Amino acid sequence: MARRPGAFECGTEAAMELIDGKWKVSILWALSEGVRRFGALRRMLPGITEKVLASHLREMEADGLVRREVFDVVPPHVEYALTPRGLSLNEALEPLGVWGERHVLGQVEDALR
Amino acid sequence: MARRPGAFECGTEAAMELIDGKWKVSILWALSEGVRRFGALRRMLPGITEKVLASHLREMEADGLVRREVFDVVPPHVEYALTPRGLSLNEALEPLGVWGERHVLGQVEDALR
DNA sequence: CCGTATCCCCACGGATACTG
DNA sequence: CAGTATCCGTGGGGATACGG
Repeated sequence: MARRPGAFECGTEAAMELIDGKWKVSILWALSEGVRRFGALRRMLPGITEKVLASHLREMEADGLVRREVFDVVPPHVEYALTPRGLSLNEALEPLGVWGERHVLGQVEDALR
Repeated sequence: MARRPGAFECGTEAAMELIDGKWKVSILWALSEGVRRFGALRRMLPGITEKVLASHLREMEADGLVRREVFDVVPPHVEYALTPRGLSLNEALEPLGVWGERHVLGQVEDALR
């Protein structure tokens, strides 16, 4: 989706642009568990391609959500971690997650009223 | 965006599928102010086309977020309103909106740390 | 191990015109 | 007023191969 701003110049739209990318929320979740290396992330996200993982990480880094740390050794060693900003975004997403569990994953009786 | 489920079968991904569509959050907001007619929505969402508004509304209806009520008169009269489910989704989105206002719209000092 | 570099597909949304 | 009906362009993401 190219989620350019819709009608309202609201915070929700603005925030959603930062998680616009098929795997970004998953990456946020994966990193919320702690620092991870590229290969570890790839393994945590079955189905993602290296190209997409790399480009998503670059964008999230540019958006200040993720910090990338390179250790200059052989073989290469790179670590990814959430910034405070990324961590707080993940927390702001939690009510949505709760809603989804309750209203989508667990079928609730008032589903279609 | 085709936001099919990512790595985690989590509520966040599930919820985000329901607001996957460029204008859906805006529609949610517009309807959170009260019942609206098709033409009124179109006017509240400058830039949206009739085709997209109609298809988004139908998807949201199928997802149980919106209720459509037809009055059989001439000229046609159709009203759209949020269901309890749509209303609660909108509420679950609020923390994200607050985060966006604080961390994106209003530039915050710890933006890139 | 950690990525680029290409090529390609197709779903989504925009534009436009038309109708009960 | 409240929508269909078409056609079309775009770009994000998948597949694959290769490189430091």
